[in-house]
Amino acid sequence: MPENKQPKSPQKNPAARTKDPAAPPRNAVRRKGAVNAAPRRRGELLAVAAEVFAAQGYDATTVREIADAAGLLAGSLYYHFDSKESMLDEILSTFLGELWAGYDAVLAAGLGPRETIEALVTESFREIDRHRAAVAIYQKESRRLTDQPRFGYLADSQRRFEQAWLGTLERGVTAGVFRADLDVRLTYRFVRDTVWVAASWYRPGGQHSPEEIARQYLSMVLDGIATG
Amino acid sequence: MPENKQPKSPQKNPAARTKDPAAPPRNAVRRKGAVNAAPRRRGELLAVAAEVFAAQGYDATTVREIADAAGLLAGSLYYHFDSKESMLDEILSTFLGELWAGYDAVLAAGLGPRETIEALVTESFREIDRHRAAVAIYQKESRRLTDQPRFGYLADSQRRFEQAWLGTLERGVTAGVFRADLDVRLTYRFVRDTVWVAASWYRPGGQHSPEEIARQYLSMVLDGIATG
Amino acid sequence: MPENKQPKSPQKNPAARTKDPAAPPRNAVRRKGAVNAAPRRRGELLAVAAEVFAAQGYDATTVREIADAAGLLAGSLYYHFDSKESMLDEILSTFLGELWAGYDAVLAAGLGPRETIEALVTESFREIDRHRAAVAIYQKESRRLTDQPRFGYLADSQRRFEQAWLGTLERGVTAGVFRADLDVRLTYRFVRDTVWVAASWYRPGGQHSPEEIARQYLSMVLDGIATG
Amino acid sequence: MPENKQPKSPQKNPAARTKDPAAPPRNAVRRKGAVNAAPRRRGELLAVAAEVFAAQGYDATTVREIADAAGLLAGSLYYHFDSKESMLDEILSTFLGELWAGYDAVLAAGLGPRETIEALVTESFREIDRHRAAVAIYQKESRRLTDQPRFGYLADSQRRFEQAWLGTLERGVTAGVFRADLDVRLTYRFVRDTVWVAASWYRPGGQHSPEEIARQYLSMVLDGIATG
DNA sequence: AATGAATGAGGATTCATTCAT
DNA sequence: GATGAATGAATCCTCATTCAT
Repeated sequence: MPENKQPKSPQKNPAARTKDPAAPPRNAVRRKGAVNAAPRRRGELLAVAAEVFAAQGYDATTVREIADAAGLLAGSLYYHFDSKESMLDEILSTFLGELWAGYDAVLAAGLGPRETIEALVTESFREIDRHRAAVAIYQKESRRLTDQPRFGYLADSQRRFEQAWLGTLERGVTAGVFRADLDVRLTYRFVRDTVWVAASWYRPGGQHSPEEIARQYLSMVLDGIATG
Repeated sequence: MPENKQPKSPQKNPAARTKDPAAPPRNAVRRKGAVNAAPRRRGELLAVAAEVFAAQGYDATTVREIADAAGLLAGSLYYHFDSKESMLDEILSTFLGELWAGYDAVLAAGLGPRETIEALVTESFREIDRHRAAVAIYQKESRRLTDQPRFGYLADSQRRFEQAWLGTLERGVTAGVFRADLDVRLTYRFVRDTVWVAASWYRPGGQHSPEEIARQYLSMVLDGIATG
Repeated sequence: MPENKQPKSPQKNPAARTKDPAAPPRNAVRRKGAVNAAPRRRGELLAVAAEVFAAQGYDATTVREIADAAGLLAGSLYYHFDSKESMLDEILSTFLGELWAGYDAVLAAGLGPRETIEALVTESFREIDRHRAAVAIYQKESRRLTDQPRFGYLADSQRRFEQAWLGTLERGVTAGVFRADLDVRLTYRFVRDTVWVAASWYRPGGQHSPEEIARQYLSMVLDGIATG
Repeated sequence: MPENKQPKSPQKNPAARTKDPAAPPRNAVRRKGAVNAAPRRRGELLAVAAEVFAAQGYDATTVREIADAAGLLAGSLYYHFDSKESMLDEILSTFLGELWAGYDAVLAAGLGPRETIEALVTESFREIDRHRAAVAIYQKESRRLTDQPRFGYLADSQRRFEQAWLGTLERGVTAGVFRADLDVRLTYRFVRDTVWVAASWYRPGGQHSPEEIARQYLSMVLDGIATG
């Protein structure tokens, strides 16, 4: 997942193209007002699909499994979506859209490096809480999808993500807030991964709230697990 | 990946059933003496298969892609292996076998909690260095495979893995070496994930040696990234 | 397309069953008074359908394409028609009905062989002018449809068509108006095809009127393209 | 179908790209030496497919019908061909390749206009004799395919075809061999269509040889069917 | 050891059709 | 008259697997 430093710009969000409420949906031509008329059903189906994709992996999931889980026939899904891939697309782009809304707010707040990291981590766990399935899918499928033109926004997002985190870490090192003896790039990777991998075991509504997890995680990453 | 505390036991290695040199290979019926005749080719093919599986995911990989990468026709692979699944099986069990050989040595050494963690992490990065593809596959496919009887050893391994890491962390807390205010289970998950996710970006022969990466990682996890 | 020699007979018109204004439409059960209520809309929709069928072929045309072209949704077509096939049926039978009305008039006029041929050709080009799409569809789909019971009238029509043309040619040979050294059957085929294939390139409202084309065509067929 | 006036040139034949024996077949990547190893089977299957396409139309033909007719399972066809469409492609391009070989020979012979027309017509009926199915398919599907990039060579071929025929007719008019009072373009269309539509009723091995049919046809077209 | 050809069980997708509103 | 949503059968195609050579 990417990051960005620059403040709000019109086309700032790589996924915005897709989630822009004003833009017509991908398959608007085929089913003109379908989305306007019943965005609800669409959303329900996407939630179901996301759950199944997250559990089994995109390729290992058959359209029929999604349909079964949603309570209709496989062919009926094609009334709502162009293809299995377009479901994946919409799941990911919707998630990234919301993620960047949150990130951009944090990055625009003008916080210090440590506070920025804390805010980003907290925001991340909140996103995991809201979009667990999408995050898990992102984790698993991202690498392979990045090459496909259709999913170009994944690469964009990754670039911005790196800018946001790496940049903040570097600022922190310069400011003497973070240790200078660590390889920043390596640190970035560790931090990034730890945050997002949580999606693979996190269960919303469980013992820990996202904020609680974020606090524990930050405590560990910032101060270490060793005593003294 | 699992853990274990108890020293070598007869059935210690969950993957032993598969890698035990004395046991006949799964597909002995079809390829009578094939394994004896050319274990080399077999290994080469498995390496190729692992690479492709890691790059594309098991389900998204076709037998023909493996064959293409290995320079023979799809059907010819079946002279060497029973099935696509048995290639996956052999890749994972071989990896786990070697992993546990290393882990068991560490766990049997009678080190203190902190030193044990350090040794486990270092050993882990060494495994990633040697079995990058297998580790990546394990990361991606593990969850789904665990349910299948054939891959029952994955669950076993996971159990032992948890015992090893969680137990060591708890021992450390008790001994006052690790902070008591952290949720041990959460800490375990963070540590576990970060280590293994590294397989997704690690490139053998790159800038950092496994030991170097382990050192940086341990420094971060043990002492935190913040100054003071 | 067929022909007939005999004058008006009760069941003369093969397509009459369908177009007979007194007979209830095929799908009377479903759309009780629909036909009475809005025969206009029905005709418009059929014209649209014919155009699309002609352009893409019956099988290659989806009901949705027709609906799109007509400005309503696919399902809505079923308020007007029983099925895609019944649209095809109605298009073809309507066309054949009108065609035979014209042909029968010519054949009943008691003209000489050459004049009969001239009149039939002219009438044919007039039909092409009025029913271009239907003729094109007939050309493309006729052969395959002939076998189906529902389209039995196509075979009837073909039979009568052959009688009309072949008979006239034979009368002409006997009368010394047409050359005796030509294979009449072969000639019939050539003449028949040339006339109707014109539907594939003819564009109503273009440079040539149907009568003009008929004249040119007759000049060529009767006198040849060579000089002297 | 097109024509050309210019003598043999390297890239003269629009379909050459496809039939060039030196060029690798479309799906060479997938099944390397398949074509070299067994061009026979491939040819047999194409012949079967052509027959079914001709009888039912491309769209109305299912892959299973072809397979049934060829005595194997539907999926097995995909060992030999990439897709149903690629079968169509190969059928048409092979046919056009041979057609143009014949036409080019005629056009390069330096005959007078009347003799050229005679030779072209005769050659055409020979092609119909040899490739009846392909010609029938060409007739039915050509128009719709022309738009697709993959079948761009159909448009090329049509252009050259028009050049050859129209040009020859015009030469004949100028030379006083053909009547000047006929619309050349209209004449071209009539002649073109009649020749090729013959494929829809012609049965190889029937009463008439291609040469016999050509003679009758030429006699009719050149001198007319009327006496005196 | 490897090939070429085939199998057969799915899998994604299309599409004519239905029907409650 | 028309819509939105769904059905279910069929279609093209993929792919792991088999096997004679």
